[in-house]
Amino acid sequence: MKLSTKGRYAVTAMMDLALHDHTGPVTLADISNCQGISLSYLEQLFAKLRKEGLVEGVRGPGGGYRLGRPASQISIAEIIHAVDEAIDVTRCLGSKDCHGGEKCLTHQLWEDLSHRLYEFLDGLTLASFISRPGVREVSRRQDTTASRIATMFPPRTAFSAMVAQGR
Amino acid sequence: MKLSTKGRYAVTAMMDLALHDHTGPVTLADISNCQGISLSYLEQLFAKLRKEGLVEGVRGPGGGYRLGRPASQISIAEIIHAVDEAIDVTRCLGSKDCHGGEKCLTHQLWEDLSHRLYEFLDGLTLASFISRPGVREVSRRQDTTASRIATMFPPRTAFSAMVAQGR
DNA sequence: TACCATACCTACTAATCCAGTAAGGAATTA
DNA sequence: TAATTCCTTACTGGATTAGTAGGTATGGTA
Repeated sequence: MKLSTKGRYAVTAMMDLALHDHTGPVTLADISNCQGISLSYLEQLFAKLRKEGLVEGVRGPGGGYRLGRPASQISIAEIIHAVDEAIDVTRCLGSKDCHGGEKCLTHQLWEDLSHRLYEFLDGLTLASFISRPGVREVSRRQDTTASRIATMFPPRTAFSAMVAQGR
Repeated sequence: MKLSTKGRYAVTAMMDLALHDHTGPVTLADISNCQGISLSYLEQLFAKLRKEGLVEGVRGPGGGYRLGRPASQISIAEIIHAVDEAIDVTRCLGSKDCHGGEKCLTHQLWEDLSHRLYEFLDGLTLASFISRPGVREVSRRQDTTASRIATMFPPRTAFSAMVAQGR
C-alpha cells in the first residue's frame, strides 16, 4: 500500500465521477479543468482504473467516463491500489535466512500494519464520502445550474468549457 | 499524509528499536545489516526522527539509538510524518474561485479522507505491534541468544558484526 | 593518553518515479 | 463527413529515492 499525489489525483477524480453519476458521463477535460490536472496525465491514470473495472469509458460526443460499479461498491483502497502499484515487499522470503529471524520479525510486523491499513481503506467507499451531510446539497446545486445551461448548450461539456475559460 | 518506501524504512527501524528497547541502544549498523538498508541512508532518516524527538542517540562505543519515548506513546502516524513530509495540499484556497465550488468540493472530500487516515494511523502505536502474541517470544529468544554470546564478546555490536559477516 | 566505535553532518550522484507534453488512432454521435 | 471523446504510445524535465563518500564530535576502554 503506497500513497502519493498520484493516488490523490485518482481518488478525487473518482469522487468527481461519483458526484455526477446520475448526470451521465464526465469527460476527462472536465476533470482536468476543474481540478487542475493535466489531461494526458489523467488519461494515463484512467487507463489503469479502466483496467481494474473501476470506470468505464463512453466514446464519442456526449461521452466520458462513469463509474464501473455503484459508488457503494468501490473502496478507496481499490482506487489507490489501481494507480499506486504496491510498495515492493522486502525480499526476505527465500533469500538468506533473514539473519536469524530478526528481519523476518520486523518484516512481519510491517505486513501486519500494511494489512490493517488496507482493511481500513477498504472499508471506506466512495459512497461513504458523497453521502455526508452537506455534500449532496452542493452537488445538486451545481448540477441544476449545469443542467439549466445545458438546455441551451447541449452537452455538459459546453458549460465546463465556459467555466474553464472564466466566463 | 504520504506513504512510501521511505516511511516503511522508518517504521520498521523504529519497530526494531522498540523490540530491543530493554537491551540498550541499537546501532544503525545493526539495522543496516539486519534490514538491508544502507547505513548513510539510515543516518539521514534518523536525523529527521531525532529532530522530532522520536529517538535519541547515544554516542561512543556501546552507543546507538533508543526510543525517545515509551513505545506506547509513539504512533505510526508520527513516524511517517517525520520522514515523509506531507503531500502538497491542493492550492485551492485563495487562488481563483475554484471554478464554481466544484474543485473545493472534491478537495474537501479529500481532506476528509486524509484526516480519517491520519487519525487511524495515529491510533496505532509501536507498542500495539510488539505486544501482539508471538512477537515477544521471538524477540526474547533472539535477545537471550544475543546476550549469551554478548557475555563473551561484550557489546551487542560484536554479535551483530559476526552475523553480518555470515559467521 | 591513545584508540576505537559510534553518532552526527554535508555534499555529491545514479537511478527511478512523477507529472506533463505531444501526437496520433479508434469509436461514436450528429 | 465532421466533431467529440476515449484510447494508446513515446518522449521529457524535474523531483525524489536511495546510496556513496568524506568528514567531525563524542564517549568508552585498554
